[in-house]
Order: sequence, then structure tokens, then C-alpha cells
Amino acid sequence: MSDSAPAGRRDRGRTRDAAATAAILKAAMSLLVEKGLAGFTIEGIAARAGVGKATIYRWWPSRGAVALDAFLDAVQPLVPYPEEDEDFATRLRVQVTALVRVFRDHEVGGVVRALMGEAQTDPDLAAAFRDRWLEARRTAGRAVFREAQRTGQIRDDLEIETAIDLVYGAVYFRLLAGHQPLSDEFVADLVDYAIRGLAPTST
Amino acid sequence: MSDSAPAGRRDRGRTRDAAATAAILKAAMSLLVEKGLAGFTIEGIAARAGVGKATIYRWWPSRGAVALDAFLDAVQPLVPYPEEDEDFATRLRVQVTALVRVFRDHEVGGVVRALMGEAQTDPDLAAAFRDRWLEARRTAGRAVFREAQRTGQIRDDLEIETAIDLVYGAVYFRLLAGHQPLSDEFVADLVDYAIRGLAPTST
Amino acid sequence: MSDSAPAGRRDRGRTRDAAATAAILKAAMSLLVEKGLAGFTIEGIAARAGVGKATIYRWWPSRGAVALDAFLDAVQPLVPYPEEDEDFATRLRVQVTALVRVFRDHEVGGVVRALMGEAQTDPDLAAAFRDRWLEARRTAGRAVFREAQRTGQIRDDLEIETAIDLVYGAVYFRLLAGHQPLSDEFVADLVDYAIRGLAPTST
Amino acid sequence: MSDSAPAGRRDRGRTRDAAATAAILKAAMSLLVEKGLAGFTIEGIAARAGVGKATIYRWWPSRGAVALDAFLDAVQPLVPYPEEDEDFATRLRVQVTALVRVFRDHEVGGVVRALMGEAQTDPDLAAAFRDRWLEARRTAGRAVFREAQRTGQIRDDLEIETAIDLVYGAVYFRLLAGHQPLSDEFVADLVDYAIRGLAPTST
DNA sequence: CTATAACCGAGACGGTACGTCCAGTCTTTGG
DNA sequence: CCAAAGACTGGACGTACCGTCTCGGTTATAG
Repeated sequence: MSDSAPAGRRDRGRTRDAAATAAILKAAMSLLVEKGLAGFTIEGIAARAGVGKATIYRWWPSRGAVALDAFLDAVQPLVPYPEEDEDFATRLRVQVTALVRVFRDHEVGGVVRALMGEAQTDPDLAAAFRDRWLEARRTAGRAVFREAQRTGQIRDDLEIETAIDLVYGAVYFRLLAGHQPLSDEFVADLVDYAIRGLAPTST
Repeated sequence: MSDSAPAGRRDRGRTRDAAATAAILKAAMSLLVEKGLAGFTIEGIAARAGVGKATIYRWWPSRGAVALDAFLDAVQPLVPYPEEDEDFATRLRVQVTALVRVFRDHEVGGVVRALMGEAQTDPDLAAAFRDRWLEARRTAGRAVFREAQRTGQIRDDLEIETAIDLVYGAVYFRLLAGHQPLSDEFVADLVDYAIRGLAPTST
Repeated sequence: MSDSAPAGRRDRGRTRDAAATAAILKAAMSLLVEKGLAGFTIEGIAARAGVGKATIYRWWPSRGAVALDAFLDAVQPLVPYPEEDEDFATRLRVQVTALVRVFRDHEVGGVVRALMGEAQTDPDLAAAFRDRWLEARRTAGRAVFREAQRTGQIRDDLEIETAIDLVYGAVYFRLLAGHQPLSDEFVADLVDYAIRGLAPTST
Repeated sequence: MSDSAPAGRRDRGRTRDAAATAAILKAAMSLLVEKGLAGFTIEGIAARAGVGKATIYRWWPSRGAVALDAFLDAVQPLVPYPEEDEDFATRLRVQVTALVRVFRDHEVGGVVRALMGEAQTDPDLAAAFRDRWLEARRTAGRAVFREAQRTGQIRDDLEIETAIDLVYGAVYFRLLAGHQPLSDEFVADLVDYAIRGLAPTST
């Protein structure tokens, strides 16, 4: 969960109730997909989970932190980075497509929107979201780009962070702004343009 | 403002107080840049503007709507699309750079973050933000891309909406996620990669 | 009620809702007699009165203050000091008997107990209770004692405050400690002993 | 303490920790005199005594019970009934004066106020307070009155309970209502009036 | 010389009420 | 008829304690 070994005093007294924790995360996730961020309240979670409010506040500092844990708990298993040995274009397309499909299909897109929306207000949540979701994904992403550099499939003077944003920025932009759909055609074109843009200079 | 000629009886009685309206927008903007979305409340705006809450509710449906009006009121003059007759690469770079600088420098980035964050919760605000800010900018942007197609500087089978997102998606992504800075180098690389990606197939 | 003309700006804006005020006092009194001080909560009053909690907090600083107002509102009419022209002994007996009967019969004793109990914790309530209940009663009581002094029915070097406490102290003591009943016989004996004690020295 | 031999199996297992008990009573008393009834919480006592909450609940049923034990523990030694062979007036004056001085001087008055305040809400505490404090004092008091009856210093048709309340009621009334000070002059006058009131009829 | 029982500190648990803040509505007085 | 002022209902906030319940660990007596 949110707290990784507070060190020192981690034994005396009654131990944390795993069932309550699970109930809270489940209730939080279900509230998020049902009603979105509005109507996602600590009191609502507590009521649905059959838990006291204090139990939530004991372990999470804010509703955003609960939402993030609930999100990761539910979503981490859904996006197992498929690290195959295809060529760069294929691997990138597969990854982006997988992400977009998770966003579109499993009601996860709404939760990501909610989290990023809340993060605009809550700096701690913003940092946690970056570290535990974005950065986790980018680590894997970076590996793919580096491998492609090594095999000469993309320019070796590439600014990888920018390259990643070139692809994923458009995805998150559509998710958050909603001006255009996150269709498969969009992903295909996007990856196509990006790969051309990142290719080694023709010379 | 938000309301375009409510038609019908638009005369009898006291007329809308322009001073109050201006005070509200000014107060709203100053609250936004001072405290961000948190602490941006209708009551706070009313108090700072020396105005009754009802006066705000009479003219705007939600705090997001006030924020959007305040934002556009303050920002529209800052981004006059410089429609020169340079080549595509230059025009694009100039436009993106101008946008990024406004975000970075004039405390406007925070307001855009706040608006898009709030829009994740408030569908009406989301729609208004799309129509009155994003779409206004994209209209101009599309013209640039079309002209470039006409002069053969980019592929003519290009999906323009996707192409625009390729460039601007990365900018908004960095703005909202904050994982990397909105630096000038970033813009230079971004535009560079994008232009290569959109160029006509070499053959 | 509790607030006496805050002076200055006491006009503009919506006026205090008399119906809400009455509902609050009625709900408070009914809660007090039903459940005593325990179970007498601001939330409970608000719920029963169909009123927002803030409306209560706007006008009363504490639950004790509400209880006091509710008590006075309900009880003041019940104890109209019968200012007849009997002799001292009769007048005192009538007054004490009337007070004890109100305590015993109209479920008012419990409320007084609750108020004085709460006052041990809340100094503001203690002061208000003294001023608005005890002192109001004592003012009338003092008049009776003074008249008796003037007509020579009691010693004229009497410390009147002490004399009053001699009579009423025993009543409140039985009410609060509950070690003996507040019976009519008790009142009769009490007044009898007191009158003898206060009589002019025989010589 | 509060529990007198719960009978049955009263042997096996670890015995009650006298140090913990003492620490609890000491902490309770110090909390009471420092902060009064407000701020007198089980959790506060446990923390100050360095004791688990359960240890308190194991031995006392309520905070009032703890307070009463702490009070008696601290106060019993302070009021050793001085059973001398003076005349009635002197003995009564000495007793009342001693009580009032304990109330006034040793921070004990506040604790009695707290206990009687709490007792208005907690019937068990009320009963315990009556039995273990009031009744203990009255037993001694009654003896004094009876002796005075036997020696003809007061009427022999006297209702003793009422007579006691005539004197002590005023003291407790001033303690609890706080409308007048518990001064030595007050005690002198009070006892003076009472003794006259209780004297044998002159005939 | 172990069980076994009751104790102990610590602290997590489901709850209740607190007092505050703000939302969005309604009702005044006054321009 | 608009605007200011501000009272109204309502609901969530985050906190403080309640009284109960595990925990791991510590004495005592009983077998």
C-alpha cells in the first residue's frame, strides 16, 4: 500500500487489518468507476466498505492517495508489459495499443482522468502518480527505446524523454481533453508518424 | 462572457453591472494564480470582488465557468497567432514556443492545469474549455498544417487531428503530469521530431 | 435569544428565520426531556428541527447555550412570581413550593440538572445560567426578604444572600445530589427552620 | 478501589498491577485539577499514566468511576472528622469550615464540581458519589446532630436530613452555582442562622 | 517445570459527534 | 429589476474519543 515500512515501531499493538484495507480499496474503485471523482468521498468509501473514517485516515493522507492505491491495485495486473523480441515499430504499437485499450475498455480511463484531475490540486498525489504509475510505465518504455537505438532502428542522438512524450503525450491529451476519440486508427497513425520522426537520418 | 444574448426581455430594470463583472473576473484570476484550484471558491471570489454570491450565480453556472472566463479574459490577448509567411517548420516552432512560454511565464500554466483538472469533474466546463480555448487554437493550427500540405512540406494523406496532437499532446502532457520541464530545448526537439515524422515519404 | 443587538449593520441581508429558531428551541427542549444531557447533541437537534447545523452554530456558541435558551423559553411562563401581600412566612413558603413543584412535575428538574451539570464544564454557560435564571429568581426573592426586614419579620442585620442560599441551597442540593426527595414535607420543614433562623432576636 | 472481591476464581493468573492502578489514579487526579472535566478523557489518563486503555476499562466502568476513585483517594485523608466534645455550635462550625476550606484551598472544589456535573449524566456515578462521599460525610454529621438532640441543644422533633441539608445545601449550592464566594464569613453567618433555626422552641 | 490463565502496553478497529467550510438557494433592503 | 448582504439547508471535511478487540509479551498459580 501507500506506506512502505515506517521503520522502528512496527510490531507492538494490534496489527493492520488486511480485510479492511482490501474492502476500502475495493469500495474506492467501485465508487470511482460508478460516479467518477465527484461523489468520491471519504465518507462514501467508509460507508460502502463498512469501515470507520478514521481507519482510512490512519493509512492514507487524502482521498487522492486512496484513489491511486485503488487504481494501481486494480490496474497493475491489466498491463503486463509484453516484452517480446519483435522490431521496434511492432513493440511500440503493441504497447500503445494495449494502454489505449485499457483506458477505453476497462473503465480505467475515467479513473486516470480523475486521478490526474485531482493531482492538479494535490501535489502529493501528483508526485505519487508520477512515481508509481507514469514512471513505472516509462521505465519499461525507455528500455524499448534504448534497445531500438542499440539496433539502429531510431536515431542514437535522440532525446528519449521527449520521444516518449511524443507518443504518449498525444494519448493522454486525448484522454484528458476529450476533443477526439482514442480510436485504434488514431493509435496506428500516431505510432506511424512518431516512428518516422524518430528514424535515423536518411543519409 | 458566458451568456450570449438571452434574448427576449433584455431591457427593463437595472442593467447588468459591468464593474461587478470585471471585478469578479479579476478577483477570480487573482485567486487562481495565488492559490490554484484549491482555495478557489465562489465565496472567496465574491468576498474579494465585493460582490454577492448570487450575482455570480446569476451569470455563471459553476466555478469552472468563472475560471474559464477569467482565464480567457486574461490570456486571449497574450497569444495572438503570428500568421507570418515563413516555412512550415518555422511557423510551427514559433507557435509552439509562444504557447509554452505563455504557460511557463505568465502564471498561465497553473490556470490551464486548474481548468483541465476541474474539467475532469465538470462536463460542462470540459465542453466549454474545448470549444472556447482548444478549438480556437486548433482552428488556427489546422490552417497552418493545411497550408503546409498545399505546399508539399508535409504528407498530403496526413490525419491532421492526429498530427496536431502529436505536437501539442506532448506539451499538455508535460504541463499536466509535470514529469519533465517545459523547456525550450524540449520544444525544439519535439518540433524537430514531429516535422520529420510528418514529412512526405522520401521517395 | 442569546444575542442582544450586535449593533451597527443590523439590517441588510436576509433576516433571521423565526420559524427555524422556534423549531430549534422546541427540538432542543424535547430532546432534553426525552434523553437528558446525554443524547443531547447539536446534530440531533438539527436533525429533529429540520435545520442545518450551521444555523445553530450561527446563533449559539455551544450546546449549553441552546439548552439554556430552550429551558428559559419553556419555563419562564411557568414560574410567575406571585407577589401577594401575605406575611413573610407564607410568601416564602409559596415561592419555594412553586419552584419545587415545577422541578418535580414539569420534567423541568431534569433540565435544570442537565444545565447545571453542563455548566460545571462550560464557564460561559455557567455565567449565562447565573445571570438569566438564578439572578432573575433571586432579584424577586431579595425583594421579599427586604420587605420582611422592613416590616420587622426578620432580622435587619441579615446577610440576605446567605439567607437566600439557606433556603434555596437545600432545594438545589437535593435536586442535584438526589440523596433525598424534593417532597412537600421537606419544603415545609425547610421553610419552618429557615424562618426561625432568620427571625429577629427574641429580646 | 471500585471492585470488591468479584468472587469466584480469584487466584490463577497474573495479579492486578498495583503500580498501574496508582499511576492511573494519580494521572486522573492531576488531569482533573489541571483541565477540569473537559479534557478528562480515558485516552488522556492512559497516556499520562503510561498504561493501555484496556487496563482502565478492566477495572472501572466509566471515566466518572475513575474520577471518583481518584478523588476519594486524594481527599479522604484531608477531611478527618474532628470529633471533639465541644458544644453543638462549635462542632458544626468546625466541620463546615473544614469542608469549605478543603473545597476552596486544595483544588478539591473543582473536582467535586466535576464529579457532580458528570453525575447528572451518569446515574451509576451519581449513586457511587452519594454512597461513598456524601453518605460517608452525612453519617458523621448525623451523629453530631443526634448528640445535640440528646443534650437538648436542638429541637428533638427535628427532621435531621432536612436539617443537614439546611447547612450543607447552601455550601454545595455556592460551590456548584458560583454565584457567591465560599468565604469564611458566609460559613459563619450560615451556621449562625441554621443553629437559631434548629434551636428548641423558646417556650 | 511446564501449562494455563489473567494480566499488561500498545494501538487498530467501527462508530458518533464535533465544529468548520462551502455549495447553491432564498429573502431582505436599497439603488 | 438588479445588486449587496447575508441567512438558510445540506453535506463532506478532518479530528477527537469512545468502548472493543487483537497483538506480543509478562507474571503468577496449578498441576
